[in-house]
Amino acid sequence: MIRIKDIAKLSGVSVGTVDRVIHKRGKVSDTAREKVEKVLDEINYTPNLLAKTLGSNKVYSIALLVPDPGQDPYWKLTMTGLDTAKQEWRPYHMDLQPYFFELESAQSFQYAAKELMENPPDAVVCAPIFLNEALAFFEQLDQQKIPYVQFNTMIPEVKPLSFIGQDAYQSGILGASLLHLVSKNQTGNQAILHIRENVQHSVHFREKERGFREYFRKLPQSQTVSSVIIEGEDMNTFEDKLIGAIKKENIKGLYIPTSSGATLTVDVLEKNGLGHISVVGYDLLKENIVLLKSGKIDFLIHQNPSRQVFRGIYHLANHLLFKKRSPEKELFPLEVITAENVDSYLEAILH
Amino acid sequence: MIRIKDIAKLSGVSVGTVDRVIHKRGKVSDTAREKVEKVLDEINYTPNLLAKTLGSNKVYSIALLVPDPGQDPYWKLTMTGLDTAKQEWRPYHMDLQPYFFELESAQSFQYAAKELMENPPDAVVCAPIFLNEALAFFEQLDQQKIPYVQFNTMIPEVKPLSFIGQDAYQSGILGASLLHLVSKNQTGNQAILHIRENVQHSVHFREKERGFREYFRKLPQSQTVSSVIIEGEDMNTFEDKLIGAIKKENIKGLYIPTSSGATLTVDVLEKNGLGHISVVGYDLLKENIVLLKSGKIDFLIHQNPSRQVFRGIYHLANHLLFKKRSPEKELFPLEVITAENVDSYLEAILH
DNA sequence: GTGAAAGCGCTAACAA
DNA sequence: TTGTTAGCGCTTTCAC
Repeated sequence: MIRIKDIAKLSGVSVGTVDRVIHKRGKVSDTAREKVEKVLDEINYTPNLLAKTLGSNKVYSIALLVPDPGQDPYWKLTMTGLDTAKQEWRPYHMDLQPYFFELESAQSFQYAAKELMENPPDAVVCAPIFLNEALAFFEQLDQQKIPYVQFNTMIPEVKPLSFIGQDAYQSGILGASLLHLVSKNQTGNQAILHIRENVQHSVHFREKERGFREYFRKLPQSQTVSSVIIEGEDMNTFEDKLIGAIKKENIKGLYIPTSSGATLTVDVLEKNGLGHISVVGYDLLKENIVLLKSGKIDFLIHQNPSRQVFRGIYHLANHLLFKKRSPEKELFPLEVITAENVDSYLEAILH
Repeated sequence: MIRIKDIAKLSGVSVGTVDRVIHKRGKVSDTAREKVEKVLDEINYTPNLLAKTLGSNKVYSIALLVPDPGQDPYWKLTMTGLDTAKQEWRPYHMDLQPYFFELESAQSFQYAAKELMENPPDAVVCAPIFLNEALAFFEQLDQQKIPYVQFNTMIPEVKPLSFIGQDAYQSGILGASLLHLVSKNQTGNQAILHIRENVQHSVHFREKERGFREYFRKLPQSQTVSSVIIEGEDMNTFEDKLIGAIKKENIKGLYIPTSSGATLTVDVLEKNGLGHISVVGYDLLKENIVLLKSGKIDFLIHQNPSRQVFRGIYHLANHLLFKKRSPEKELFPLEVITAENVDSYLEAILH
């Protein structure tokens, strides 16, 4: 193993100078630089990262900006990722601090972002639910040269260190194919169900819908897809609207892109004797798991939110600590969950 | 952050003594020990792992004992895991060395194991394909107190630091359910296809079969499952046997638990105009991916061999370096791959 | 048994 | 612009 000391000796300068050349810091004469660079070219120097972090003796902080886990079961899952990351990075004295905002309030996003910036962290992991507010926040981070990772929702306007999430379009295609498969024997139409998505960043859901429709459009016997949109909060309205649409459009299969939508929907279906309608939902929420096991949901697609934050932290920590390069995008696999493999996912350590 | 130095000062001894107490090494007087332990009880000391590894300046070596990746596409996948692990652990000067044996020769396993032990590593990751030979090897490791992880195949007789793999029984159930789903519209029977499995550790395959049969037995209208066993090497015999069985038993769906079996099978099916038969296979082999995309295989179940070795190394490295405890078992999720999500798996970084 | 001190490879402050 | 040196927190050796 070659050390800085060795390079110094080989090039006839001191360790200080070698350090300066390697990290382009301070002033170095051209002659000295050339000597060092020559040696560097010939050998294959890899710095000892342990010594590096130990020597600089710094505590890094990474802040998380995510929806309040207490308000939504999907976002609650992200906390597992945070906890795991905390454990994993403890030896490096990495300080991980979450900041929460309300899922339905853009203002609370701003507020949380402001609080976060009161003592600026070294890096940020953020779920940019509110487009405009997120853009403003990211701009602020850019200005202060604070690196950040965006996850869950893809905002193409910014260039974070890394985006982490899934291909929403392809996710829609997958959902469509599963629904198609499972409802082959029934006659009727397919529908996509939008439940109170307006508040959340909609590109994500629009992409899912596009994929979903595309799949059925491309089928040998092209099918049309209905779209049921439920905006209000009122459960009665919800039921009326849903049942009305099902009857009117003769719907045999429902694709529900919001994690918590499936439970609401299945309740209504059961109540109205429409249990035969196929359902594809998202994510391993407790309620979804129960419904999957009892056959009331046919498939779930796993977005793995806990791993999304885990990997976000991973990339930032590697960036800060080890100057490692992160991929621009880390797209997660689109995981298909059935009654038969759901337990294997629950047992699995954050994977 | 509390340091050993602080503890020394608090308990009125030297850092050397504190070190001895913490690691139970060397001789310490009872009075000194008590003083240190008292302080240790009161504060919450977490050692700085960077300093620890840097200070001890040791290079750990982990050996891999796996089937020759050149001989089998499934095992080739494990090499990705090794490469990723190599990168990940480079800062810790972890030396990762693979040893290969032939998939069809128990003797070569012994030979490779012997070679491996010629300069004993600090830990071992092993795929115990050959039961007896593996047992002997593990015993040797136990004697020399070399920790090891077993992956892919579960041998219950030994207690490694960790077992990594999947629940084979449940995997069979999953395979059955997928086959059932996809062949619902056809009439006929289901079959499990054993291709030259005899050489590999068979518990694994037996468990898969048990799960597969169990699923169909438990169905409301219980179905029987045929079993086609092909032992020889000869492709002609293979074809005759397979086609014979399909015709005789009126088979509509085939479950093929060996990764490379699906390709052979689909070739024969196509050639004989039996493309309508449903197929569920295993793993993301190149050939399987092509067949999946073209609809000739309906589902693949992913065993994620690359991640299996990656995690094996992960546990051992943590054990050696940081004295972290590993789970006795790390069961991987049973991942369902379809034509629609296969690309998302290929793009995904080792996940 | 115990303490003092010299490393591990790097960073950063300081002196020249 | 350079070289020297004192850390970082721990391990390990050596003298007492």
